[in-house]
Amino acid sequence: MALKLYNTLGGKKEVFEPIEPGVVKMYVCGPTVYNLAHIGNARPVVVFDTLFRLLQTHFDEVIYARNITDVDDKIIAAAREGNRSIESVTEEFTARYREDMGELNALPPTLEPHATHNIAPMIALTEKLIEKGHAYAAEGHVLFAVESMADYGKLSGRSLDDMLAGARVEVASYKRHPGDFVLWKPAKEGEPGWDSPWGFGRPGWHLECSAMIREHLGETIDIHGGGRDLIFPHHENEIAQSRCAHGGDYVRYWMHNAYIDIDGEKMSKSLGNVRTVRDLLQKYRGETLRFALLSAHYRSPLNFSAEVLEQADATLTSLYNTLREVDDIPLDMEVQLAGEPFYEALNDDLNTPVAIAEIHALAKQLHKAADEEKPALKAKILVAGNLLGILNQHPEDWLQGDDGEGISAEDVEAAIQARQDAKAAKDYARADAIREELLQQGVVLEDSREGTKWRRG
RNA sequence: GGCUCGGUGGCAGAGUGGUUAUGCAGCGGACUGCAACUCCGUGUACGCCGGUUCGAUUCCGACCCGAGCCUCCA
Repeated sequence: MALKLYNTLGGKKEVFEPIEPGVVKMYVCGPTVYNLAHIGNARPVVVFDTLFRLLQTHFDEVIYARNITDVDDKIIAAAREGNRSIESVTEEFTARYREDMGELNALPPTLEPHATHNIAPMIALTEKLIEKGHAYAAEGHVLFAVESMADYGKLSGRSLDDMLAGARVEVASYKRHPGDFVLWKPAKEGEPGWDSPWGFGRPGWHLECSAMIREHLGETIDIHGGGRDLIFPHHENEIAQSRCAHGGDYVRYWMHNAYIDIDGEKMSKSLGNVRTVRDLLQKYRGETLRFALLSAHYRSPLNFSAEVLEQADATLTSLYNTLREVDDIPLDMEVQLAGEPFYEALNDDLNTPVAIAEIHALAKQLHKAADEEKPALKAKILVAGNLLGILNQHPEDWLQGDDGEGISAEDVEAAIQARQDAKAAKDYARADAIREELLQQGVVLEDSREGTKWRRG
C-alpha cells in the first residue's frame, strides 16, 4: 500500500517514492542547544520519529539525520550569561536533549551532524555561491542575493515584491536587496569563529542544513521536516543555497508540523507558559506525552492542557489493561501490515488519530474474541503500538509502576488478600472498606474469574 | 499590508457530495454481593449567508471569527 505524504511544496498529498528505490534519506531540523527542549520542540521529534518507524516498514534503508546547531547567537548569549564556555553550554544541552527525547520513546536518528563539525563544507558552499554569482561579500559579511534566483520564494508562496511590501525591519546597509540573507558573518570581539576567505567569523543560520545535507546525505534528499515556522525563511533559504550551488532538486518532500498551544494560548516566553519536556516529565510519563502529541494530526494545531494529558494517560491505561488481560497469551508476531486499518491510516499522511482509533477497535475485538483469535489481535495491537512508539512496556510496569511515593506493591497485595478473606467470610462491609481505602491511595481493583487485579489509577 | 492555514456534537479529535469516525464525559441496561473492568444501547455536530447539485458539513463565492509566517521562534 502506497505511503502518501503532504508536501508543503505543492500543498497536497503525494504518493511517496524515494529517488533511490528502497533507500530513504530524511533530514529534520534539530535543536539549537542553549536551553532545555520544550514540548513544542518535542512535537517534530515525535512526529518524525513515527514517520521514521513507518518508513522502515516500507523501505530497506532509512537514513534519518537530525542536526545539532551548536553555534548560534543565543548560545553565545547563554554562555555569556552563565559565565561559562560555549562548549559547556552546548555539551550540557545536547546531552539533556537526547535524554528528554529518549524519554519520549524517540529512536536516535541515524546521523546527528553538528554544525561546528561541518564548517569546511559551509565555507565551500559559500565560495561556490559567490563563484556562481548568487552571493556577494560586503563589510565582512557574505550575503545570498535573492534576486539571482528566479523562483525564490516558491516553498512559502511569496514573491520578492510581497516581501518588500511586508518589510518591517530596518535593512542593513550592506544588503543589495532587503531579502538578502547572511551566509557568513564576522565574529565580534570575544565571539567564537573560524578563519574564512572573508575573515574570522561564523556561518549564518541557514547554511548549516544545506551544507550538512550535501555532506552527509547527498545532493538531493527525499524528506525534509520541521516546524511550520521554518518554512520561511529557513527552508526557503536552504533551497536557495542548495539549488543555486548544486542545481537539481534539493528536497523532494517538505513536511511541516503545526504548533502547540498551552491552555489555548500560544506558548511564548512573554506569556510565561513555556513548558519544558523535563518539567512535564515530573508529572507525566514520557509515553503519555508522546501519546498526547500523536492524538492530533501533525498538521493540526494541538492544544496542550492538563485535560489532554490526563486523557492520554487514561487511554494508555485502558489499552494496557486490555493487554494485561492477554499477557499470558503467546504472541504470533507474523502481522501482515498490508490492509490493516491502522497501517492504512498511518500511510495516509501519518494520520495518527485514526491509527489510534483503529487500535481502540482492535482492543474491542480482542475483548470479544475467541481464544484462538486472541494471539493475532494482541500482536496487531503491539505492532500498531510499536509504529506509534507506544504500548511497548510490560502492562504491569505501566499499570503498577511505582514512582516511589505511593503505597508499595507488597502492601497492595496484602490488602487484596485481606479483602479476599473478608469476602470469603461474607464480610462485605470490611471488603468494601479495604477497597475504598486502596482507592484513596490511588489503587483501583478489578475482580475477575482469575482473581483480583490492581492498577494505580 | 502581503502570504498561508483553520472554524465539527459537553470536551478532545478524524473524515466525507447521500450510509456510526473514534476516545473521554453523560444517560439507560447487562455482568457483579456492591463496585471496577468488559459488553449492549443511547446524542437531529459540522461558524454565518448565498450559489452549484436530485442532495453539501464536504465543492464555489462573499462575510464573521481565530491562528501562524513576513530575517534566525518547533
